[in-house]
Amino acid sequence: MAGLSERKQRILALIIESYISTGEPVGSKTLSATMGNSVSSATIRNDMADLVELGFLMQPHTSAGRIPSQSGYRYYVDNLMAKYELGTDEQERIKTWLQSYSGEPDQLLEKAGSILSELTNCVAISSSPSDSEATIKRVELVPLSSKTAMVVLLASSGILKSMVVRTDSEITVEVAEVFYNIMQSYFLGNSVADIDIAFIQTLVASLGDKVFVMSPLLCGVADLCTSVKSTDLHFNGQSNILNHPELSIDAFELMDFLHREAPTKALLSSHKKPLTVAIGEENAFKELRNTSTIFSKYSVGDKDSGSIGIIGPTRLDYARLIPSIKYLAGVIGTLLTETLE
Amino acid sequence: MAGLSERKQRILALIIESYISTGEPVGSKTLSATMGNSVSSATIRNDMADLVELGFLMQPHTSAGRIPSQSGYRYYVDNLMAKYELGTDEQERIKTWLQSYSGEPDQLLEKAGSILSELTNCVAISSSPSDSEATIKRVELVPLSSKTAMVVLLASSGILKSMVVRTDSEITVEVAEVFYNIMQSYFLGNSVADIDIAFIQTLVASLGDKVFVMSPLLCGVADLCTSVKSTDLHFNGQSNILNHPELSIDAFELMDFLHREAPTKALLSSHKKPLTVAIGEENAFKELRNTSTIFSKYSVGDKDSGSIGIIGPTRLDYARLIPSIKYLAGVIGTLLTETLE
DNA sequence: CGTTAGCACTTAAAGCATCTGAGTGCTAAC
DNA sequence: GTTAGCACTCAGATGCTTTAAGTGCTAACG
Repeated sequence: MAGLSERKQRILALIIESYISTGEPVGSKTLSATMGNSVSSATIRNDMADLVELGFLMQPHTSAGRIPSQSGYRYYVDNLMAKYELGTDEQERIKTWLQSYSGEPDQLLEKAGSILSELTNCVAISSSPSDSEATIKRVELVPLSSKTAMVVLLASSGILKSMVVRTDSEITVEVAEVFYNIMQSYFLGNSVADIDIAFIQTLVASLGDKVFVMSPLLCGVADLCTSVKSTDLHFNGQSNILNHPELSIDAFELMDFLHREAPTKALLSSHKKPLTVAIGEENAFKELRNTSTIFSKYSVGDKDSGSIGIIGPTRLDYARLIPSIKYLAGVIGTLLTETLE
Repeated sequence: MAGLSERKQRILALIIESYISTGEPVGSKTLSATMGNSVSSATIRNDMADLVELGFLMQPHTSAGRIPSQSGYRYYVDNLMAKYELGTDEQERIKTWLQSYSGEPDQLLEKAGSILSELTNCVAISSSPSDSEATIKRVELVPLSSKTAMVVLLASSGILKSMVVRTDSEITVEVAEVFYNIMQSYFLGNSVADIDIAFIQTLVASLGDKVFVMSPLLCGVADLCTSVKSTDLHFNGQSNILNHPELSIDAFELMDFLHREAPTKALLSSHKKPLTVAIGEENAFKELRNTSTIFSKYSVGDKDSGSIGIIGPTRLDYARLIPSIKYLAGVIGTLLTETLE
């Protein structure tokens, strides 16, 4: 990998940085000038030709300058790019923006996403905290009317979910008692992953005439367990897709892809490293072949919990954005952890 | 308004319908053919010229056919368009799609919006039920841990909201008792509109040393009252903006407008009639001047509660879409009312 | 009188040739 | 290994012509 001479590295970095900021192909003459004419344009042309040979640069056509290829970006991100540190002022700005957060994780992510999309001019996507290994910490039944009640579930991961349940017969004090007993014996302390419809069905079978009241309630609890495992997505700045000519060519395809949600969820939960940068074809989904994605996990407590990041053109200011996203994910993790008593 | 001869009306209707389905300007010769050559193209040309004079038609340029103007569409919607009735099969399809709804209004609207956007190829927008005249029917405090609790508020309109509240000191049984007493005396039965921060502050002042525990709890209740009054928006099929050339020209502006939410909320709640069709410039917001909007209110119980509808190009199949949206809003209202015991 | 045929006129869009300029690759000299 | 010099390439801009769709107007028709 280190087969590149000092000068070629410098040339590659300068081309990428110039192209990132202007979007225009870079020619040998211009480049020679920005390097203070320390090397002639002819020399640079030779080096450029080699870099094309190596696959780091491309030319849109013979008489245009060079633009980075996807592996060019990759080499840049891995080897050349300055490891930028966020200025303390920018850190402060992000922190204070997020500080005003009320306790609802979704609200925090919505805000973080909106900051991120404005900061990056890209589509920001985040997934709400989820934890399939969570156990059931607490279940409450809040009667609302004679035949409706709210079921509240608190998971060990701090995730709280609730829903309204309707039953066909009255929810008496006795019913509530039976409900709490069932919770105590079969639910509390168990993993949310173990509670599914099959489990509920075997359970319900032994309830005799209470079946019709209890069944909806227990199904409700099962639904909540499912939703603790699953992640919700937040999108921000979708209109930014149209800001980037590279993306707006098949903007429809891309937006459609994002809104299908299932693959997007997979995208957010699939990446293994704390921070993943996927450039162009490196993305698992073919709809993203023209994009770069940067996603960072955030942790609640000491467990990875969700992700936040961006989808943008391959022409991204990686050096600036990667630290920003990393920092943002850190703040989110801290804030969510604080809430978890 | 009836100044149009039978034939001119027919010509106008045919031009509009042809343009709606093909998007191409309509010429006199083609039109004469579709009318079975019962009138010659020259005659149609004369009538067309009159219709341009009257402002119902436009020509993109001299040598092109005619396209409907905004007032042409308006005349069509008001006078010419066949009052289409939804086929029972389509009605059934919509109903069964929505039937599988669990009891959460947001989920229902999300589903309805996705149906609508697919049905219309437009952006579907809906607002969740809200009622600023609602009164507080019930408030519950669900302790979660020593210092956190969930506050649940049920409004007379059937809207249920909840949130998690953190306090600095322990939420004891005694605290809960005080809380319920305060609810009983100052909150239950009152209008959600009356509960605001100022009210909470005067109330809190008289609480002595309980201030620090109660204040967050009461503020939570006030927040919930606010959220009962306010509406949430649901968007579906946003990528459809890019399906319509007329819209995609300033797609960015439009998407940006929609995501600003405040004006969009105003749009959804401002229309007075049960079903409103606004064509082009008829829209209150300048960002919508190139669009047509069709929105229908739905009622929960016997009160108008929220709206659902679409934003699309002015070239919309009004005859088909208006009944669909009307029907969909009806089903939503019915389903939501059923849930309200 | 309304309707129709005929024809000259208009115009956007497509096709085509030309020109321009940025940038290259190669060769030969340093 | 580096550089100057120069012929070459090609996208994009410019301007011209052609094409085809559709019009408006006039004069004739029933």
